[in-house]
Amino acid sequence: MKIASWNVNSVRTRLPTIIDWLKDARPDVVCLQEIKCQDEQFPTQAFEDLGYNCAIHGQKSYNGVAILSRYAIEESMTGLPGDEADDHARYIEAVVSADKGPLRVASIYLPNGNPKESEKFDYKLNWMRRLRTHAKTLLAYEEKLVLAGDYNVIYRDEDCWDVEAWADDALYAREVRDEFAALQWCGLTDAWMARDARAHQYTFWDYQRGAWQRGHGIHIDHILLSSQATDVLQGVAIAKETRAMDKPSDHVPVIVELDA
DNA sequence: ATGCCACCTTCAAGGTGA
Repeated sequence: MKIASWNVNSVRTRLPTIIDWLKDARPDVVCLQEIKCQDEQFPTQAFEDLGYNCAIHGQKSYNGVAILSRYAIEESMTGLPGDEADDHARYIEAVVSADKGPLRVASIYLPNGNPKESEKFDYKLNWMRRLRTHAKTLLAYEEKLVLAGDYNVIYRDEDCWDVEAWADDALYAREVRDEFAALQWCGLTDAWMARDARAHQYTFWDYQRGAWQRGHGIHIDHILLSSQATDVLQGVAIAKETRAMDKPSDHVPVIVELDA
């Protein structure tokens, strides 16, 4: 089975592009980020017509995450525990009935955090700490667990085209990379690092400055797996070709294949 | 230091992202 993660930068604007890709790539589960709409505006019918069930955590104008699943969605929950005052729609989690048993999947849109000297940066770090706390809870279940999304973290120097261009950016900040490491040390494996690990394989290219044409990208979309999911990890891929489609998102899908 | 692009809201221009 294939699980994809894709920051689509507006699900309504991107719908024809998303549909084309789903028909071609046929992922079984899809974690979407930046749907940029409220639940009732989500194009549920279009995805159901392709055989997907939908779990949605939307918000007006900004953020918003969703999970599409060919399998039944047994349970789902929205929002990250730990701050009831946080009204950003950045986290949704579902348990799906995969062929070989239940699989827990989360779609994550981690805050950007720029500029670095601002409350937005503190919000990002706090959000990451809350994610880590929740991940520990989920890992204690000892299930197949997939935490997929736009982490807004450039983890390695070789995950961007020019590290000097990102030196003062919240995506590359020391504290942010340390926190991403700490998340993994809880017992999560980065699927890309486990199965490929090549440098300069990007998941985002800015619309501006001809970033795509110049190859100026960054690798910020990640899929983290519990040991039970890593045991059945077959492969990982980046659907780079979607960046050259009509009306592309600035992000491209990352896909893991699991024997699950 | 800012705009460069593309998205949002609700028709005009400012907020947001990475």
